[in-house]
Amino acid sequence: MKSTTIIDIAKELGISKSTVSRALSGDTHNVKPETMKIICETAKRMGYQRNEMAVNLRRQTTRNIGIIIPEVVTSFFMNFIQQAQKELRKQGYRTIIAVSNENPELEAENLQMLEQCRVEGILISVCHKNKNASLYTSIVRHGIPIVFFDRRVEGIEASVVCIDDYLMAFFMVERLIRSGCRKIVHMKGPEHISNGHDRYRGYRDALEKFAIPYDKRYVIKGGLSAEEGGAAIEEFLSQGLEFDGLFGFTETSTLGAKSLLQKKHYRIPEDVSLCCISGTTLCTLVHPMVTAVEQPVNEMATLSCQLLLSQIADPNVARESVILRGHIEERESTLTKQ
Amino acid sequence: MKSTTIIDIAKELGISKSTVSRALSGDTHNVKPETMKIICETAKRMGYQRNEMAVNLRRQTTRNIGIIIPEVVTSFFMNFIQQAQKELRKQGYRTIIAVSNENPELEAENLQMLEQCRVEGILISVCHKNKNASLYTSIVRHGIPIVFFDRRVEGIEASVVCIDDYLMAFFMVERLIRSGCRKIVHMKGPEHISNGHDRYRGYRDALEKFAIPYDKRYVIKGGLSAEEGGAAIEEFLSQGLEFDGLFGFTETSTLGAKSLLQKKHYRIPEDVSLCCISGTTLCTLVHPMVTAVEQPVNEMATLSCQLLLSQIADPNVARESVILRGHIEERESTLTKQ
DNA sequence: GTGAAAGCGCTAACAG
DNA sequence: CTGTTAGCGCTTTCAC
Repeated sequence: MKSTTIIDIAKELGISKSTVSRALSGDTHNVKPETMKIICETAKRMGYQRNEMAVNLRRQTTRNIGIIIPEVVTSFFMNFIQQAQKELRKQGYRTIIAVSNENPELEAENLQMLEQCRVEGILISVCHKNKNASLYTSIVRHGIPIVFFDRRVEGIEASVVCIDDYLMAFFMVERLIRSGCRKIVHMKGPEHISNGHDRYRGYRDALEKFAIPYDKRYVIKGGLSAEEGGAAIEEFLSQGLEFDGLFGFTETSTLGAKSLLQKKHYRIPEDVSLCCISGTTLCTLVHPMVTAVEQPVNEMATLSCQLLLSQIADPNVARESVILRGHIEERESTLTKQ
Repeated sequence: MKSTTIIDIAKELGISKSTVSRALSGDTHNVKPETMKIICETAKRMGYQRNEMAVNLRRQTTRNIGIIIPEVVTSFFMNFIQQAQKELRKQGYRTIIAVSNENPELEAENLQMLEQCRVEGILISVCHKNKNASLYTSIVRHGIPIVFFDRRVEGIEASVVCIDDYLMAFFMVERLIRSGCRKIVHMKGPEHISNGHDRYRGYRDALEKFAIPYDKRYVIKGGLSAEEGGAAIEEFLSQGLEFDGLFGFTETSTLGAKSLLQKKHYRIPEDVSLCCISGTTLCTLVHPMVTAVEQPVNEMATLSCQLLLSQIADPNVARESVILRGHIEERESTLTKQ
C-alpha cells in the first residue's frame, strides 16, 4: 500500500538518495548518464510517484492557484475554468475553485480561504467593483499575485484581462438598429459590475451614432438572473411604452425577459428583437431568435494564466491590462470606421 | 514575509513546540486551560496559519478529493460541484475538478492525473458505462475510494448515488399523455450512459400503461448536444411521420430540437408538447413551454460526499447504492399506484 | 559525480 | 500536563 520513495530506490540500487533525487529531477549536469538511466528505469519499474507535498514543504511552495468566479449559471465561467485548469496543470499547478455567488461577503471569505490554502496566485472575476478592494490590495501586498478577469476593479495595481464590452454592446445594438429597431430597451446591468457600465455606454453611443434620441425610460435595471430579467421587462410593460428591440445585460436575464414576453404572447422576431452578449454557443443555438456575440473565453483564460504565472515567476514583472476584442470582425461594425 | 510557525510561538512563550501543536489542534485533554488560552492568543496575535503541507506530509494524507464530470454545458454538474465543494471544505478537504468532455480517453487521463495528485477519494459521473471499468477497479484496489454519481457503471464494487431516471421519465411521458399526446417521439440517449436506457424504459412503460402502441420509428437517437438534438428531430421530420409530443434525453438536446422545430414554424405548446428531465431551474424558467422535472442535485452532492468520506474514514464500510426519487410527489404519478 | 547531513513544519509516541 | 525525540519525503548545501 505504501508508495515507493526515493529511499526505496536508493536502497534497491545501493546508492544515496541524493543521487536519486538529482537524477529524478533531471539534473543531467551532476549525474553520470548511465547512473541516470538505471535510476529512471528502476523508478519506473517500482512505480515511483514523487510526493509533491514533501517537495513543496522543502521548497516552501504549494503549486496551488485559486480561481474565484461569481456564478455557475452561465457556462462562460465554467468554460473559463476548464481552459484555465488545462493551462495551469500543464505547468504543474493545481487549482482551487470557489464561487462567490455575486456576494461580496462570500467572496471575501473565499479569498481568505485561498490565502489559508497558501495559493501562489489568484484568478478572480469579482462580484463588486470596489467592495473588497482593500482585501485585494492586502493579498497582493502579502505577495500573492492576483489577475482580474472579465470584470474590472478600480484602483488595484494588478493585471486585468477583459473583453471589449463597449465594442460588443455597440455592435449588438447597431445590429438591432440596422434590422429596423428604433425603440430599444436596455436592461442595464448593476453599476457595481464594470461590464454593466461599459455595455450601457455602447448602447448609448450606438443610438447616438444613428441619431436615435436617448430616452432614459428605456433603460431599466435587468438584474442578473432569469427571474430578475422577467420581472424587469414586466414592469417596463406595465408603463405602457412601445418598444421593438431589447438589449439585455446578461444572457440569463435576457432569456428570462424573452420567456416573459412569450408568455404575454409577444412573437420574438416579429414584435420585438432581442440581443445580448453571450459566453456560450448554447445561447445562439438554442435561442436562434436571440442574437448574441460570443465571448472569447479560451483566449481570456489562457492569457490570464500566462499573466499570473509570469508574476509568480517574477514578482516584479510589469502588470498588464488586456482588452480582448472578441469575435466581432471590424468590417461588421461601423464603430471602427468612425 | 516568512510566515510564523509553531516554533516561533514556542520560542515566544518559552515552551516546547509539542505543547503548542497540541494546543492549536484543540487537544483540551492534554493541555492546561490557561496554557491553551495563552497559546491561542499569541498564535492569533502573530498571525499564525498552520502549514497544511507539513501536516499532510507528517500524517501521510493530502486532503484532496477529485471530482470528474462529463461536461460543463448543463448547470447540473456545476451545481453539483458547488455543493460538493462546500460539503468537503467543511471537512477540510480540497477539491480538484476535471472534465472528461464525454470522452473516455480524456476521462482515463484525468483519473491518472488525480491518482498522481494523491487524492484520497474520487467523485465521478462517468462518460461511458463500461469503457474505463478496469481503470476504476484498479484505482479502488489501490485504496482510493470512488463514488459514482448520476450515471451508473456496471460491475464495480463501489457506492453509487443516482436519480430514479426511470420514474422521472415515466412521470414526464405520463404527463404528455394526460395532456392529450398520443404520438410521442423519444430522443433516446446513448446506450453507453446508464440514464439513457433507464429513461427509455420509463417511456415505454408509460406508453404501455396507457395502452398506446409502441412504434420504434418514434424512438430516435438524440445525442447529447443541442446540435445533435436539432439534427435528430430534423431527420425524423424528413420521414413524414406525424407527432404531437417529444420526450428528450438531455435538456440540451431537447432545447436543440425545440429550436429546430420553431425554425420550421412549429408552435411548441399547440402543435407539439416537449418535455425533458432537467438539472436546473433555468430550463423551466427560460423555456416555460418545455416541461421538466428538476433533479435533486444538492441532495445528490451531499450524499455522495458523505458516502465518500465515510469510506475514507473506514475503508471497510459497506458500499451503498442510493436512488434519489427527485421532486416528483407520488400522488402526481400513477406509476406508484399500480 | 556522489554521499552525508541538515532541515522544511508538523505530529505522535514515549518519558517524565 | 509538558518536553524530548524521531521522523514524513524530499532538496540542497558542503565535503570528498
